[in-house]
Amino acid sequence: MPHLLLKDLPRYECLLEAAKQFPNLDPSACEVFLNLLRTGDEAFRVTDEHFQHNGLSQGRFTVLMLLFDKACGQSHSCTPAALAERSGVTRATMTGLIDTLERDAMVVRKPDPADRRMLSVELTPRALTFLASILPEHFRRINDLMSPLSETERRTLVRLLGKIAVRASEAFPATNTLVHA
Amino acid sequence: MPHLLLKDLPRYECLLEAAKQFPNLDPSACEVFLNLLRTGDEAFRVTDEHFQHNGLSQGRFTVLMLLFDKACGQSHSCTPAALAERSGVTRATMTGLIDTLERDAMVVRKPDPADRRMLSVELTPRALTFLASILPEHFRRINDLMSPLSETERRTLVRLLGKIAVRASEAFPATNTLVHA
DNA sequence: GTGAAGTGATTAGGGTGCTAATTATCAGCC
DNA sequence: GGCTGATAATTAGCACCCTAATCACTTCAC
Repeated sequence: MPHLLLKDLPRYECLLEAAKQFPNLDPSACEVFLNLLRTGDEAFRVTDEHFQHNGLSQGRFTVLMLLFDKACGQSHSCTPAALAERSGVTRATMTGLIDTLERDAMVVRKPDPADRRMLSVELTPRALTFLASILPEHFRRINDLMSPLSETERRTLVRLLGKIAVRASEAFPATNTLVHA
Repeated sequence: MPHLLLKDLPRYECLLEAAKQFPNLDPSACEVFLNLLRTGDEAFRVTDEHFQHNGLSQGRFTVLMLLFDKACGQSHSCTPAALAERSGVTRATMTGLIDTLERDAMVVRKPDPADRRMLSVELTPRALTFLASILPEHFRRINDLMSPLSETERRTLVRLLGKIAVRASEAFPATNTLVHA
């Protein structure tokens, strides 16, 4: 489920042409922007295809990985609210994700003995086996995708992407952040 | 509607730690991958927020821009199938997008006189006015987002992203491409 | 205690994407 | 002419994401 985008990016000459009509249009900025969205979508597609073959979605995978981290670490409990907060979706969306994961016997909801409003979500043994079976191919795909880049190029790319990400969060702060108090 | 992702990327030390458990995990490749998806999502969000304030979505915007190009260029006709092909969605999805755009008086469906299976989709005058009113802010946001990057850095970023995109299409060709004979 | 406010999870309803199946039309071959 | 297969668009049904409203429970003030 990639973001809908132009399949073929406009050529640079077309951007220059369009700039005549729109004085605000900076061709080099647009070119970076379009390439960033396109390549991000392609990277997403590479792993998402693998997920789909195994009945997963990016959302389901993210939830499983968050729970997997918990299971390997110290804390064994995770509430739907915490999962939603850490994966960047609303609680309502998390309810739906947990619904389908529970239906597929990947997670279980357990009531919190201390506070009856809360639940604890845990991975099933089936989920652990499942993750162990798909993660090697997942990492293989990422390595393959990045194989054209040298270590130096990787550092450069992370640095330049970071500049954009910082600018995005400063000039256009996310609005869906729940304000606590 | 960003791709669901970790809100906070794992630190590099965590990737190193995880690599002990999964021999296939290349920390630098994962780091680039995660930053690419995260930054791509942030960039998407910056423009999508603006769209949402004006009752648009990325998909609706892409369709309008494709039709706008047509309207400015020579050919004035565009079938749903052609729009779907060029924007990378299925025809069924395009039917839905055109449905809502037509409901909002942004486009009109016109029957093809030669082939009664086909339709031609055209922008309304209202859509042209609307696009002229939102595009300046759209480009302003893109320029602002890319303002931390020098021209040299922009060229570097486009080149590195291109390497990944090429690798993605070679090693993991898209499957939803409709094969025409 | 008891009522008010706050918090956790869910439900209701909408938008957008997908695949698969359907309907209408065209084109070719007997 | 009429059957067969291809093609255009749509519909049906599912998943996932959102916002807003709702329900259950806790906590705090009085």
